[in-house]
Amino acid sequence: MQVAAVQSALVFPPILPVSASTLRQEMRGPTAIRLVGKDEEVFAEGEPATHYFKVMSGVIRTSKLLCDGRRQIDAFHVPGDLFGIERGADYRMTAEAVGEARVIAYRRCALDNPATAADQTLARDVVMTAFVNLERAQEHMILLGRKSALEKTATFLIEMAARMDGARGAPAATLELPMSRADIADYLGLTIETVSRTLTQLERAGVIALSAVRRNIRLRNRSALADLAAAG
Amino acid sequence: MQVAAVQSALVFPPILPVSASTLRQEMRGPTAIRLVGKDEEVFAEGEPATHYFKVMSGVIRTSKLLCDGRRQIDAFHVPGDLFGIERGADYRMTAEAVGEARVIAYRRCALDNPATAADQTLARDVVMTAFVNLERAQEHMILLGRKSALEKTATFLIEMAARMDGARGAPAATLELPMSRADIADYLGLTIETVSRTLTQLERAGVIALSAVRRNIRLRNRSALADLAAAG
DNA sequence: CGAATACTTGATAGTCCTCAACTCAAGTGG
DNA sequence: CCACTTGAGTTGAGGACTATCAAGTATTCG
Repeated sequence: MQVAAVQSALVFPPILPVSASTLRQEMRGPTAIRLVGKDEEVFAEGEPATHYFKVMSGVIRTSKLLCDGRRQIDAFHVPGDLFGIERGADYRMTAEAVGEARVIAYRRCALDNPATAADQTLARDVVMTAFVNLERAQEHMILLGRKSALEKTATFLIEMAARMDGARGAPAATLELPMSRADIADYLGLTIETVSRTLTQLERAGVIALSAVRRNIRLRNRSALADLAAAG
Repeated sequence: MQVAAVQSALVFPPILPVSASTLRQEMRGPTAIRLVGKDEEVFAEGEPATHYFKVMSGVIRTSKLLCDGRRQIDAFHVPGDLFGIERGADYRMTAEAVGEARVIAYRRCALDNPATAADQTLARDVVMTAFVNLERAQEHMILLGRKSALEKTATFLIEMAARMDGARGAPAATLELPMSRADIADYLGLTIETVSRTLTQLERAGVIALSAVRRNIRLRNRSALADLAAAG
């Protein structure tokens, strides 16, 4: 197994430039940039939902827990994504940084009262985010309910690759996953062992190549991967 | 096994009264009431999303299919619920009537352009529906990804009972399910055999009672059922 | 360089699916 | 009104897939 060529690798996710307008908002008062360490919480399930957030760099995972500790990861949020948007009084998910991350916090009143929102565009983004999240959740339900471990894993790789391509503009040779096998497992409704075995299986089939750096995965045959993903 | 007392049974779902204002909307032109027969489509995945709908009576299921026919039911919509709301050009789900149903159709422009919407309240309902659907989808993901067949089934019964109670105001003795075992299975990510076995198991445990009319289920011990549902 | 962590691999078990037969309820036609 | 048909639901046996438990290996970080 050869080490993936570093120069052709796409970093996942890209750093979002902090624009002048974003900075202006930050300084205006209602918003603030926050640094979040690896595995650190942005907010926890059940807490009062006072703010919502935008990812500036890094990746945020939102998840729910059952009382006995079983976890389901709802989504991974990459730079540009909003998260922590709630209809009710409290957060219904926990949000944590997958690695080091920067997020920008927005006071919630901006959502409740669009007329007084500092930025009308932001209010629109909030509604748009809800719709996009709903679409993703619906797509994820069929994965969780009806796909096999192989199909889940293939779908995951395709999905992550697509997000990387979208951020950079062109297909990349190597996928640099920001999250651990445990995160992947809890996202796909599997165990870490099954994720590991399935990736090995995909490597043996020549579809992917696992590098020495375990979170780097080279996609050797995207169309084969897409076939395995069990499309709608 | 005794037959459930009919007089104490709650019909699921209740008929929503057609209010004067609703009728006025209908006659105004942009909307129209439509009768949908059992298992008949309201719209299909991939069709242009020209309208969205409100359930007046009966139950509508929205679902997605994989290419090989595996199905995942996203949600059951009861009277008062909106469905068929899309961000993009096409429906991403198929909507069918579980039994006989009546739905009211709204032209989509009302959503795209809230300023020209006949009813501003409706535009707000549309956004609210998206948020509620997102919350339900997130709750459903942990069920699909992390719960056992027993926990899934118990959760389903509790959920359906809660919706019935909400519609009538008080807890009912008997749950009259409008959907088949196949629908339940495709909603929970199980097979019909597993659903059937699990219900039998719950009956043997004295938690529920299955009547001769198979879709009527009497809840004998709601707290036991809630315990089995594996709460957050 | 060593310890801790992340990941992989193996053996085994359990849950749920598949295939098949059977029961039951409801609807049909004589 | 009843036998027949049909579809829905139940039950059983066996098997496949994934989880669990347990090492073992590799990588990362101090």
